[in-house]
Amino acid sequence: MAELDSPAEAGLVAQWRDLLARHAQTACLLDRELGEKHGLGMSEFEVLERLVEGCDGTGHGLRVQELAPTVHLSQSALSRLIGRLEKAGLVTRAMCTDDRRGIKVALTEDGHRRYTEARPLHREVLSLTLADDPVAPCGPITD
Amino acid sequence: MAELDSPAEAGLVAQWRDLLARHAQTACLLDRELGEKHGLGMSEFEVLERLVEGCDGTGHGLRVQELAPTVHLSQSALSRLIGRLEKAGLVTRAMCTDDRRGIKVALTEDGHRRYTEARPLHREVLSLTLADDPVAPCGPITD
DNA sequence: AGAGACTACATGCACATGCATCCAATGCAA
DNA sequence: TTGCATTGGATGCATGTGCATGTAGTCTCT
Repeated sequence: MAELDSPAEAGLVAQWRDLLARHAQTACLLDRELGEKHGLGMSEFEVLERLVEGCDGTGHGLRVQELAPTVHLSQSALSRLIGRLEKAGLVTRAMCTDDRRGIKVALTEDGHRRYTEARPLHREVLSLTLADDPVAPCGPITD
Repeated sequence: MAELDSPAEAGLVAQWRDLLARHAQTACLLDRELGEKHGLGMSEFEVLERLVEGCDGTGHGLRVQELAPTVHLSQSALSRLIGRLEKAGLVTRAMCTDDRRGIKVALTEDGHRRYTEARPLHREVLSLTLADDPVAPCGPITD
């Protein structure tokens, strides 16, 4: 019949559903809050954060490839995301001197400031949605 | 300065990044595999599964609202998802007799078969990506 | 040096999603 | 019953995403 899952499979499915629920809840709230109050999407924030971590102080910037592992997006989506950040004046794109195919992405002052302003809210959302076990409200849905 | 996270915050961030990575990995592989081999997206599969669970045997069907909590999608996205499933002949949409605003969504035989065919692959992907702690390859990216 | 394979990033296109809105049906109040 | 707010679901629209492809720069081999 195979109409039913083995206990092991049932466990996996439960684990997956919990993961999905947590992810949806957190990502949705994060996107909404960061978007409304700071004009940033979730992934935009992650990229800014990576840039702050990767080249704090120095203005070196990171290659697009170095940003890729941070956000779980396709290469094309990342390219456009950086385009959006650039258009918003939060990062600059510059040609790599050592490999002229590559692009160095660097935070601007505005970018750094925007990140700093947004971070507390980001942390707050995480503490709200991840800390407690229950996975209750706030689908990306109506609510 | 607030340039650094408190230990508690750092823990949350780490937890969130791990969640993001697992989600991206699993969702990506699930979408790719189910899509290629069964013509189903991840959420399509979840809806079929909910329908199987919710009205196995009986042909009653579930209201759209009852499906909503299953997939973490907006109401409009769910409506279109059901539209796709209907167009594919996997479900039927029928007016609710007791509340004529509502729509009863019911599995067709094809839908039930398609789900049954896809389920082993679904479980296999979960066991591949969720079982082990490391979160290694397969971004939605190049790889 | 020159040809071809490969890499880094950008872009055209199709499509799924969310938001706002719309329409029909229901519930409630007067 | 009529009028109005509310609910269930569908749809127009703008946007973000992935895939396939394009373009420019680099590497390798001869």
